[in-house]
Amino acid sequence: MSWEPVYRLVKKIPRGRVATYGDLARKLRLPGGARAVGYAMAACPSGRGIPWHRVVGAGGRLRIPEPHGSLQRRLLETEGVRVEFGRIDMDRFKWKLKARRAKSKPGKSHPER
DNA sequence: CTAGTGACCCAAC
DNA sequence: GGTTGGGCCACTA
Repeated sequence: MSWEPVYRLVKKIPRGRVATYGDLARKLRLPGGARAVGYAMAACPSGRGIPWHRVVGAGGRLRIPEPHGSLQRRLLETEGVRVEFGRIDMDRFKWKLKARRAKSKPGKSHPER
């Protein structure tokens, strides 16, 4: 499976901003959800300019284990993202997407199977 | 096919 | 604030 769409979206994350796995998954409508994004990022190929460090967990929490965790934190701070106690101020650094909440869908003409 | 794991998310205790 | 458990799906053995 090609995670190209995921990488493409990640590459679109502006400097000094971060996005969450869940949001990216919703944006891309990935069947695997946040988990798929996590897997995609884990398999993230290097040398493609993919700012993987701008992808964080829900609530702006860093879910990446060592040693990449430290690297991610350093890179984020370098770009101007404040990382404190493994957390990020989503209020100021979250990348504002047009993602709509997958909430209720009234008048659905395609019910579950 | 089943079972285990994972850079996830969320509710509940 | 922390730990558990369920859900969700992709990938590997």
